[in-house]
Amino acid sequence: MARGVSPSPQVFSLGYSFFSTRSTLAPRRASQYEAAVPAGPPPTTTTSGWVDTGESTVPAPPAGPSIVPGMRPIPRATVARLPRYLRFLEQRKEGTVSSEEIAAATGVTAAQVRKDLSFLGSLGTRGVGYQVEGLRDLIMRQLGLAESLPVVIVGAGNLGTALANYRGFAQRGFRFVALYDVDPARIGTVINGIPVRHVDRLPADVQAEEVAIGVITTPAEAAQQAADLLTSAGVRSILNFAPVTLRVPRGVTVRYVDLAVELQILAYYRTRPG
Amino acid sequence: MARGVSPSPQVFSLGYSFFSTRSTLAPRRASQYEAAVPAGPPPTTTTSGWVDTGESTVPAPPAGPSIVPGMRPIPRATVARLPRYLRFLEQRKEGTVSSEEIAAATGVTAAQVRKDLSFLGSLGTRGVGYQVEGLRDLIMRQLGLAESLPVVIVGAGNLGTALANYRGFAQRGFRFVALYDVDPARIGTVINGIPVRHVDRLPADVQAEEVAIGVITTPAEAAQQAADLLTSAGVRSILNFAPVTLRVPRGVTVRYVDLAVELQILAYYRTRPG
DNA sequence: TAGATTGTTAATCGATTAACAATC
DNA sequence: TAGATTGTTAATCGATTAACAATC
Repeated sequence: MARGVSPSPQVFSLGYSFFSTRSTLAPRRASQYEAAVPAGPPPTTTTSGWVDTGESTVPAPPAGPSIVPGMRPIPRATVARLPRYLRFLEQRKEGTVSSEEIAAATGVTAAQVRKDLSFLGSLGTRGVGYQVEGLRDLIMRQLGLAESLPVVIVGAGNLGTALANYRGFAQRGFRFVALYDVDPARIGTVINGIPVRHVDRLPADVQAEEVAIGVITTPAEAAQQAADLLTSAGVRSILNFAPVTLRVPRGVTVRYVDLAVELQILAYYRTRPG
Repeated sequence: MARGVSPSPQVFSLGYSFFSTRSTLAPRRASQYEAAVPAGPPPTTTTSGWVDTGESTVPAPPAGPSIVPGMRPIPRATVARLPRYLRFLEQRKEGTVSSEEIAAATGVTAAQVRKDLSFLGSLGTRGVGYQVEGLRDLIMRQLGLAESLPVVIVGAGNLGTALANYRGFAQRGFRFVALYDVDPARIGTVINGIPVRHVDRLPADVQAEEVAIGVITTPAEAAQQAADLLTSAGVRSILNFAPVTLRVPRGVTVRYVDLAVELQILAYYRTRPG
């Protein structure tokens, strides 16, 4: 299944250069990106990690997916904790939990939990706690996980393969549509039921499957091209594992996971706990 | 090389139960962890992601490694950005950079960069900028990356293997000592020059190599055991990829990378950019 | 000197914490 | 009613931003 299409044998030199987003850095004295790069994708470079910035200031996206409207905005810090509450609630399956329990299980304070949940409109009962199922469903809806979201992975190397093999994504709201690569040896193979295809096929697949999120697991040199490919195909959310900062159009959200960065942060606290 | 030692064929039932840190959650109405779990590793559960908490409030660690003493404390948010500045500086290799350039390349504001760097004691020259090499060395020293830090990986599955194969860790300050597993089929193999050993060997290796950081890439069910094993062997910094919150003794720092959590956060911002 | 860019200050913003009234 | 636990408020803390004097 999914036999390769026009396997151009370059390392990762995609032909998608109608956006000539250079991965080189800003001209030396440009006081602002916006001024320096007039055409092409405005370089809304978003970041992640500690102080997130994991999103971009932007006009509303083309079509707002199935999300309860008219909600109070949820603080970024809260959004980042909701998935962890969700993870706990999915273990519990049913019954009632207190903020104290959720806190204990997720490593935050009970006050924090109550505060966070209050942004959802809150579903607790004083003296009793929160109903597990109701709360779980509410968080899932808030996160936009009502139905399974289609995800593509660009880069079918070690890491991409590891992700594709990871069980449990389905249960947590995601579905891998395909992996993409340029290596003819990889194209046409199937990993954990997920086809590996040539990157040329990505735009069509993204359209057809309405892919919401792209994961980049290419080598660093190819990551910007992968991002260009994804964004020009219409993907507005990117999880990037390559150790480079991406330039993406406004309205596209990028989160970064850089293993060496994580280790370096740990290295710092190794010497100064607290 | 590294032939397996007493390969007990259980899935991941390590014998390290002298800390009987249950991975089950806190007793229902314990108002504080500290009160609820009197003996064993006090469950300083630390978190990561957005609002980090990627460290623990704790008395000084046994022996402070080679770090410049008497420094002003660096804010958490700044610590999390320093590795990204470092990544950029390593590309540049030499010359001079302005805060504006660093900002452009890393996706933060120039004011932020200057503020962050001022915590290091600052090395800039007004009207000129920062000297690349000096700044890079300063950040590396601050992060405690003077010499290569030894790291172990617990769990030689897809993800552990992918990390072991990842080139570039050496250049960024780390050295993988070994991977550990309980699967006899894996033990004794070598991945990218790194031996896969039975977990029984971990404590001795940690002592011998003075391992600073442990990475957990086991299945969720085994992660708490892996953490217990690491902490009782003396490891005080853990990077956990398993989708569970770990209980660790005070003084141990844990950072979490949960792929589904990252995707879920992206799912939220997909609908509400900005 | 004129232009550039740092380092720092003060103002603002957002997140966390503690406390407690509301209420089951 | 008594005990438990939420939801919310107010106080505190920490991070970001903007502006600009210092100075190369």
